[in-house]
Amino acid sequence: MDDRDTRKRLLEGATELMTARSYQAVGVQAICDRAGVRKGSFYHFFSSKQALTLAAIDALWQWFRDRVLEPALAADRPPLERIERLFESIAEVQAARRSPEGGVAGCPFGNLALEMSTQDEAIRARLETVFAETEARLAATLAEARDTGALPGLDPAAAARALFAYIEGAVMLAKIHDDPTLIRELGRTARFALLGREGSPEAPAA
Amino acid sequence: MDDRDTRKRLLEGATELMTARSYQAVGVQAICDRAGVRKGSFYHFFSSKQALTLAAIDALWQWFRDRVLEPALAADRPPLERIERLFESIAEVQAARRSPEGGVAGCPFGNLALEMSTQDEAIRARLETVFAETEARLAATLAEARDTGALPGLDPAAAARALFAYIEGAVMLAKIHDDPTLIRELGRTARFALLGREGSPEAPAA
DNA sequence: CTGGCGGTTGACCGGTCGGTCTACTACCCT
DNA sequence: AGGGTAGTAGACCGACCGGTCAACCGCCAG
Repeated sequence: MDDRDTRKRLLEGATELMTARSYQAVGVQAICDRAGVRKGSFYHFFSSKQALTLAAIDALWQWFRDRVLEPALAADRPPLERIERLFESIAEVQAARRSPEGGVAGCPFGNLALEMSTQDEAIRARLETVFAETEARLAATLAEARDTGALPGLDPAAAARALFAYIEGAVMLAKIHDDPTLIRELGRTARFALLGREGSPEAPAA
Repeated sequence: MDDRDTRKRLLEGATELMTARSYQAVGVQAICDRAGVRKGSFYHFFSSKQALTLAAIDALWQWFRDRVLEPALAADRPPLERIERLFESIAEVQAARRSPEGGVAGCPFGNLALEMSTQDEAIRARLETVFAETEARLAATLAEARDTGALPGLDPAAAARALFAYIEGAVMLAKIHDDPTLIRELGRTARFALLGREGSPEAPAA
């Protein structure tokens, strides 16, 4: 049927399932079914559900970094436009992943973080490093914005943390309102927020 | 032992347990144990775990509105200071609720939203109205800020949505880094973000 | 031809899940 | 005094949970 190796099928299926539902809502059996594999094989490759999850986090982070984060922040435009492009890319991913049942899935890392970080220290710690790396990447772009004069006097690390919080919040709102376009709209508002009054949303004519 | 009525004990215990762990990690049995009650009583008051959860959302929202949101946004200070005070209040609540095992619990509504909104439409819808009411309250304060000249030309609804996303993101970061003080720090950065360059974090002397 | 071994199978484990049911108690209304 | 009813108790349900295990298969190296 599907001749990617079993390990990869397990990893990808688990990622899809957990993103669409949640960690605890997806059983080992369901992951095996999706991969067309018996439970014994699961435990041949992974010592536990937690171990598979840690591996899935690593694989997904690699994908996100290489296929979403880096392309959006690529240096072919001014720094602040790259950040706006990142919101657009995330909105596209969320719109594409949207399923008839369940709607907008949200950020897999954020979902897992809120669900599991008080219950599973290993998962929490892994997600913390993913978040830190993302923040660092954002900080680099913001530093460039400062150095090219777009955001004079900015502390890139503090601003990156704030921007990252804002992005996760935006994806959360998209999930709860089941509307991926919110992310793009909030990206435009961020332009205002980060940049000061430029690009500020106009008050409706009244 | 505890002569508040059973229904209230069930509600409050469930809220505490679910906030500290997660919806799916807390069983009906655990909720009954915490309330010192047998399962039969649980199902006398609530038709299902979902029904109890909906009631708990309502009760918690009422508490949060009356004891955190309204006091923080009370009109005894200029609008923008009230918003900074809101970050501080939330940071305090998170610090107080922090438990040895598990650490910062995060926003109960946000936690539940990310965990359950693709799996339980009734819960999603209830949380959506809570989020909308919170946004509306923020919008009122931001409108006042605009009208008093602190944020001229602002669209309060759009800005409130952005601010709300930012707050939820800040609480998420506090949870994943297990550090409630992050919320206060991000509140100060928000001052910068919302207000333009004023209060902007200084670049470290270099 | 014969081991060894990566990979797979499917039955099986104790425990917990959300939820049901019947019986019983305690109190209020008449 | 009698009857209804709100509340409680506790045994019970089938389904599923994460995880284990012994047996087996086919391939490749010796």
